[in-house]
Amino acid sequence: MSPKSEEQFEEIRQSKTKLIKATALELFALSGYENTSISKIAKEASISKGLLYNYFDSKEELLKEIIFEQLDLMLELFDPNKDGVLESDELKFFIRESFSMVKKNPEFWRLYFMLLFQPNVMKLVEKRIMEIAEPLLQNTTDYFRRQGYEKPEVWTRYVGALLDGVSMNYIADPNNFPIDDIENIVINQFCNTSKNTEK
Amino acid sequence: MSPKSEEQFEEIRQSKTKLIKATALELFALSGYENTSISKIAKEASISKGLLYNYFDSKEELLKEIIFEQLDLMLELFDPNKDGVLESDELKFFIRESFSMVKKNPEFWRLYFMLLFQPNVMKLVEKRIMEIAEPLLQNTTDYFRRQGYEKPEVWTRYVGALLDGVSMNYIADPNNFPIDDIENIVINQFCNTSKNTEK
Amino acid sequence: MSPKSEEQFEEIRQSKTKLIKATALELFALSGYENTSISKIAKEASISKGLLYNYFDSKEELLKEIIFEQLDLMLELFDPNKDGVLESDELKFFIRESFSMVKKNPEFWRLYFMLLFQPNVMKLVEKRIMEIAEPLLQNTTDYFRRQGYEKPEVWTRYVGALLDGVSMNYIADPNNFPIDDIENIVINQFCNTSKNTEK
Amino acid sequence: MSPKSEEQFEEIRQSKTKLIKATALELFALSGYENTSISKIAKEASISKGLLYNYFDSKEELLKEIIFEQLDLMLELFDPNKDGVLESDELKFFIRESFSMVKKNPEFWRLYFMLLFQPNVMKLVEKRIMEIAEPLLQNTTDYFRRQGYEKPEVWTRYVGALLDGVSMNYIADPNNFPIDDIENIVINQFCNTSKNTEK
DNA sequence: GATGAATGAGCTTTCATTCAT
DNA sequence: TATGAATGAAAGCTCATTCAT
Repeated sequence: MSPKSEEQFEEIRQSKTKLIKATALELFALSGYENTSISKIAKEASISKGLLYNYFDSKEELLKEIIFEQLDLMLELFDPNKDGVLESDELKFFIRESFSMVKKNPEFWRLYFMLLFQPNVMKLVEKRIMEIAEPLLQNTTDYFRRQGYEKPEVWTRYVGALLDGVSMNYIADPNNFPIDDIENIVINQFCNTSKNTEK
Repeated sequence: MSPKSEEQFEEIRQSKTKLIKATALELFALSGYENTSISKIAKEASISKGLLYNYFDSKEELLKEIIFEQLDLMLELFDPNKDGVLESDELKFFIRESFSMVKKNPEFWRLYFMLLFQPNVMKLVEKRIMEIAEPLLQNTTDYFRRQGYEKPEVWTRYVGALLDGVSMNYIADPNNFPIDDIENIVINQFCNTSKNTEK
Repeated sequence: MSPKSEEQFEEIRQSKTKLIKATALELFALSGYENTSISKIAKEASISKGLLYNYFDSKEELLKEIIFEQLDLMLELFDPNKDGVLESDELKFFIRESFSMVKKNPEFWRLYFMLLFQPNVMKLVEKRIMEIAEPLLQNTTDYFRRQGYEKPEVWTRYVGALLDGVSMNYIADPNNFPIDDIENIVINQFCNTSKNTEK
Repeated sequence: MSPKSEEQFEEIRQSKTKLIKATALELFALSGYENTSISKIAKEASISKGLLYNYFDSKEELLKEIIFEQLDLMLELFDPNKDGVLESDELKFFIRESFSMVKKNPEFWRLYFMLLFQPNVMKLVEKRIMEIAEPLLQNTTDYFRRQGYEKPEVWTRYVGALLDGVSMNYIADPNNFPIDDIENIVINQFCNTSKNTEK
């Protein structure tokens, strides 16, 4: 009965949604959430402001969808250790994956770190992040305990902070920061059961 | 009514300037630069908007002065290694000082990290930061070279990233993050000439 | 797919038009004309916005058609006194009909009163209303004159105002307003040739 | 210390507030609340939109203040029957005052009636209105009971509806509606203890 | 030095309407 | 007939900044 099929509409909707999210992420990452106006996003995406509001209820909702989409990808990625026991190979995998994510999608992570320090905004996504991070942190602590570390929970936070700091520095200066070298150092330091400390 | 002496005016000027900067820092750190209006700062400091503009040319100028003031304090602090050769004791001092600064003034560092990811804003202060960091980075690299590390410049960035990450995590969660334990680990790891690797 | 006959189309047209008008009336009465969007009407009627515009040229046109339809029904209803002489039974009939209309279709009358006070909107329908009301008013004045009232035209406006006020109050509070009691009082007061004044 | 005295500021504030409220009332009454934009009010009052928001938190707040101000005046006016017993002279006074109010400030009452039918808006002021009306209604019912009316509470609502209807018709057509004649009829009908029914 | 009334550009959001299919 | 993606003007509102006093 309808001359444009439901699939056609769905395709249009998907491609526009994707376009808007990509454009918004780019601009948010470039100038910050507050400094990026809806007008700018619409103009950059070559659509009208009104259309953007056909797809997203508000600017904040747009931000949330961008973040949740990425977090959900992470959730899938980090899920596999079903048994709850983290082996050194798995830790290595997670570390490599973390670096890989940042290298593949630095724009998102720039946005992520920007928001990390804006308390009001972060409240929105905090819960989802904890769902991802909590079990991983627990397993990592168990790993360090099994490896004979004293204060294993401190080492878990140490590694977390280290990964955050490396990501941050890579994002701030992707061309010069020696992320691959550092990745190897970290792997060697924490996932090497023979425990030679590299210098 | 009573004529004020030049010193009295100067005193007023200084105390008001200080008040405004302190209030602004607090609010910027709490809600972010964009979400903090001049009106709110003025109200919180119990002065008029007009007066604020007597002391600071613009909102951006106010931000810059807050940041530059803190950076200048850092510059003083990190200056002393005049000879340009960093000993392990000095590195230990710098690391301890870095942690100390964050613990003493988390509000500033929250603001700092917030801005770190807003390229346009950061351009404003980048130069000054480099003036501080550059020689220190150079000396640290030399230190690692002398200690026999391969790729000493990588290790310099590693330490920088580690300190950034630790600061970040402390700011995000000051009550639970075990910053003192981690401080000792870092010191032990990099400033201990006997080179026992702590676990 | 299957070709529809002209009658089928006509049937569809009529039922859709009716559906749209009924839905719009309900929403206009509930939230006001300005606060009811075309989107909401379309959604509530389970049709597309585009279809609505196939049937009505504009939102204003839709409003006008809703009002004119009802006014035309009134016109039919109040027409019968062809001879132009209003007897007390006929006045009684008109009064009872007036109350009946309000009780049967309070939504329409809520909308009607809402619009009554918006001059620009009312201009649109004023003429048609006058076509209905004018002869009735004239006849009522004659009726009062024959009944021996001084200033009969004043009493005509008095009765008009009374009916308006009663309708208004009923619409505002249909559950508590004693419309039937008041109806009897009014009838008794003006259509009773024996002139006992009820208390 | 401040070169413009507090009184000067206060005077400015008062006169601007008054100007804005008067302008807004005029436009609201002319075109309706929804059809009157803040821009239009500001332009008509020859001020900037921003200034309007210095004095009123929102468009809705502006509306409320206009209404509450008038309602408070009414509250004062209708308060005096402290003993709670309504004499026929007092009822006469109230009726005359009601008509007087409408004649003096038809714009406000046009706005009032407009809003009366917009449920969402009316919620805002309903409570305050009831505070005014409730005791008066109660006393009027007692009055009718003492006068020997059957169903006195019905007559109270009858009178209320009559006054509403008269006001409404006067507002809709102030030049032709014979409000003074009708006023006398109403007074004669309800406040005349000798009970001659005027025709 | 100090005040706060005043401005106006720009923000997010809504919505009647159009149009390709 | 029927769809809903798309538009753009205009709405309510915010806020850095100015200025007369």
